Amino acid sequence: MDLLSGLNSAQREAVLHGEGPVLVLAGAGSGKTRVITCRIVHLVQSRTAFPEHIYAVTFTNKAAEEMKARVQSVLPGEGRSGPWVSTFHSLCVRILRLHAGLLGYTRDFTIFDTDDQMRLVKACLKDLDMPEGLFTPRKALSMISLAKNSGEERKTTQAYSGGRLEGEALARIRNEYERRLRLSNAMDFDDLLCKSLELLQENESVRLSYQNRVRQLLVDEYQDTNMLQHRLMQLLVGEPWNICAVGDEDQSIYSFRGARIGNILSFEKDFPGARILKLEQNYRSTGHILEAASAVVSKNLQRRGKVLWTENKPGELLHCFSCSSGSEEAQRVARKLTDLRAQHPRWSFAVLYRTNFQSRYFEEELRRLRIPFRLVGALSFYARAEVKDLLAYLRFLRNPDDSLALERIINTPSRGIGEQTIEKMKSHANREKQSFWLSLQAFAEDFELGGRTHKRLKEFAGMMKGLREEMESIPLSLLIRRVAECSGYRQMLQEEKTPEAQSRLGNIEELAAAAQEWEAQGFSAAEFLDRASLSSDTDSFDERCQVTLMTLHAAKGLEFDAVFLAGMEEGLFPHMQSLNQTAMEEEERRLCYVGMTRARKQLFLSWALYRRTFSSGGEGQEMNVPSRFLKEIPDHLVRRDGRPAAGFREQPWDDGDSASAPRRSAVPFAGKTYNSKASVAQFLEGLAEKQALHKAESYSAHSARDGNLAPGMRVRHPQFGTGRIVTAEKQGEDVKLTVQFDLYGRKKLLQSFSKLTRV
DNA sequence: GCGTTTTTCCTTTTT
DNA sequence: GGAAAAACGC
Repeated sequence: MDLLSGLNSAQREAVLHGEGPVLVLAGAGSGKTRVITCRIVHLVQSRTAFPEHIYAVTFTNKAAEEMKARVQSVLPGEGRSGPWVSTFHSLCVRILRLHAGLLGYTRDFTIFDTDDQMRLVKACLKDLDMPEGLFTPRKALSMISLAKNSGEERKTTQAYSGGRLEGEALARIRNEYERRLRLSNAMDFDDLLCKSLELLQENESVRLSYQNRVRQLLVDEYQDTNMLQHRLMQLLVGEPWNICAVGDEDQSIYSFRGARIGNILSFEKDFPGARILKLEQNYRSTGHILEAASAVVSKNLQRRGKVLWTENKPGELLHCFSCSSGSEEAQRVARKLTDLRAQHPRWSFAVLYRTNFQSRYFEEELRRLRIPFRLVGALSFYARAEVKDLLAYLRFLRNPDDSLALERIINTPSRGIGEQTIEKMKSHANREKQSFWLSLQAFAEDFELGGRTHKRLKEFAGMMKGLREEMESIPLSLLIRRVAECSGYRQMLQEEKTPEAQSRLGNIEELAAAAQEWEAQGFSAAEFLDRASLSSDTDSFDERCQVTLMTLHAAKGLEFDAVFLAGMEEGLFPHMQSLNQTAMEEEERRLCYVGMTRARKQLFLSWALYRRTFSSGGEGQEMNVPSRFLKEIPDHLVRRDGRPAAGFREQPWDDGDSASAPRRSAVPFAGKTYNSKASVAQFLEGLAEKQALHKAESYSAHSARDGNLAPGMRVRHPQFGTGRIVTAEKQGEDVKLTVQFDLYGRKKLLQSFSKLTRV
């Protein structure tokens, strides 16, 4: 059979495994996605199961999309009724929308994102008169989330380790939080799992109907499942437990989110009779890289233990270098990247780091050297303020009980309904135990408010009611445009004649266009909104860019020809917060293993003697110690060099007169003199940019009116630099341009707004 | 009620 | 150093 021909014997066994539970321990780069997709195809082709009885679950949208595409390419024509492939969360949403009534929600319930959760917790803390500083909203939220994700009941939240008082307080906060969620007809991310579980646990007929449908279940990245997901899988598949779990305990890096490595370590306990298979042949990395990564992770105790091997060549040695500072690290990495890019024009590269803030130097340096790069983790499309505002309007229209959405939009754009009025209505709603929208209507109808405010409330309520009537009969894309129009949002942005406002208008148009496209594919408006709520930055990962910057967490599941692991210092990686607990240290080590095994051909490790961090921002910065993980790599695998210039010390930020003495700490490096004061360079750059913007503005008036921009032309944009026009299509009176910028990637711009000039 | 200045946080990782 | 909240002044 063609399907099995390219597989090794372990992979083949996993694909062909018959009835009953199987756990596939798949080492990094051992072809696990291939196994899952092949197994799905095999189940269909061998008539073991009908396509509609096969369910595959992953963690990220991206992984789900990829798998869907792969399955569909082999099983064409299965289309809609084919195997169900999705993330845990979308599967839950699907189940919950169908049975919302059984749980006391309507099918239009809203999904609260992290932002909404934070605001809700803040409101709870405020109204509960919590003792000052007992819990920060952040802390409270993470405790609640952790409790929910480990399957604790509300009462037992008191068992919180921080002491009785805190435990009780936390239980109260959680109660209030849950009450308000329910009042808003809303669920947070954790609820999607909790409530699905509740539904299946307590409702036998629903459970049986799913167990009847889910005849074959495949779960990817099993090491990242938490208690709820684990139980959910048990309930969904039922006996005889036709579950195929694929994972790698050495890549479990999400325990902070409630993931339990135990789910994979004791799989046989929960799925008796489980067969355990190991995929130990690595197809990705060179021998040296694999040996180094294995050596590091072998220091962990919490593992089943695999021995990875490869037929690949040993390849080059790993390269470890030390730098004097974070900025020097970025310079050296960027320089190395330039060389490598020249040598291997088709390679892909990644710079990986522990925390997001480390990205800054790399961004600056790559931009300076004109190396195009992609930054994963930057503000995603759906996180932009204007997009969130518009989505809040839609959320509210769909679910009028969504008080947070209402609060967000009631005075956006500003329509003279101020804090005072909002507070009054909110406390009224609280008193009456009703939704914000109901009390707003009450106020708009017959309350003794000042005449002006009263009128504005009435106008607002009237507008929203009008839109609610309209929404039934028009497509979502049109509704988005209508909302932007009626709410005054478009007008607000149009009056603000800044480039940002124009790009915001563009984003709104893009949102409408996305909705249009989505509907054209036959999906419903509700599905579009769910997708928007469940989407994240890492999903939009773009393979076209040659260099990628991202955190180690974001890199899981990806691979690159050459990888730079930056910031290999004690306290940063492993992170300070994990230093006193072995379990956490082991997780950091796994993270290191994940990072190292992303590399196909070359691996670079770097660390900096001094680094500006928040905690050591003031005086008395201490010298960094190289990460313990570096020492765990056997000496014969690595070339170590690059002693930093002795005595050099990076200045902390806030030591006063930086502008007056900018050249004081210039250091010679690589034959050139660099100024360690990045801020000065930044200031000058900013100045230059502003001037350029000014200039561009003055002559863009002509170029735009000339209307002579066509695909293929080189153009310059005040913010995005130079690029080439890919497409130009008429859009009303305007022309919509797609431009591939050299440094910023592909952007869509309206000609009349974009200050483009020909080069 | 709105725009500006001042202060406060931040830096672990995210579906 | 920068973003976001809070405080302040009109």
